[in-house]
Amino acid sequence: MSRARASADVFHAVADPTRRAILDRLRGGGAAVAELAAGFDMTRPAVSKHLRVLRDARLVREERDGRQRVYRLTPGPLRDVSQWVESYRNFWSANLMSLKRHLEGGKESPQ
Amino acid sequence: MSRARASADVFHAVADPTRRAILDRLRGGGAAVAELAAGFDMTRPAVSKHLRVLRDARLVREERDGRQRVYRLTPGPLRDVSQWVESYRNFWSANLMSLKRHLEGGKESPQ
DNA sequence: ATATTCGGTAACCAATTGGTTACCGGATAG
DNA sequence: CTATCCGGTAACCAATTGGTTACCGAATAT
Repeated sequence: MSRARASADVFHAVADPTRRAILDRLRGGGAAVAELAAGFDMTRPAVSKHLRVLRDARLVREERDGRQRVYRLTPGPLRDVSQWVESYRNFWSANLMSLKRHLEGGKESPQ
Repeated sequence: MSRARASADVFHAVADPTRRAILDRLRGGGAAVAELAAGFDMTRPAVSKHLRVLRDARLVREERDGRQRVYRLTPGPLRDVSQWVESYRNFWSANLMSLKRHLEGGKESPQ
């Protein structure tokens, strides 16, 4: 494996459902760690580790406020995911057209 | 962890750079396993396992042809990724506006 | 000054990942 | 029929993941 800082990879960061849930949660505004841990029924260190992965991927920013640390969404890097996935959009349509042809009696085998 | 068939999760399938490279390769048309293995300088079983993950996520379809097995792109499930990531698009713009305000002397801290 | 609270880090653990080599079955070629 | 080729599966391995409990420092509260 390459292992050249995989944790900084936004695709890797977003692959975990818990981390996606954290991001979704943060859309509603910043949150402290304990708050997140309570909401996801996980221990604080577990959340803390997920937050580190998200921070390494720059999907989240830490804001110190006294002894609290509020995490906020910084979704910029998701643009990379968007660009990659959108480059397949043509193929979706191609596939749909293929399906259409198929239903009309053609021979292309659709997905 | 949930572990309810994680390999069928398209986010998980797409998280690995090698698997993304395989998908990208398959945009140029179907390919046999040995061909892919050669292109990525990996052994055949390694590619075979990646292909299984991609097949479980329905991102790829296997087409038997004699003793060859040609793999073809079926990118439909990427729509799920697209939908999820696009639901953050507003936040990108919000972030850009925040940056604009900042450059104009405001106080919002941009990403 | 002391006790409490927030949250990161260390140490540990079981499960998963991503790769390897070895083997095996099915299809084609001789 | 036999040899060969394609490719999946099994067995194994080291590294990574995702969680835990234990501990620690910094900030607040009493």
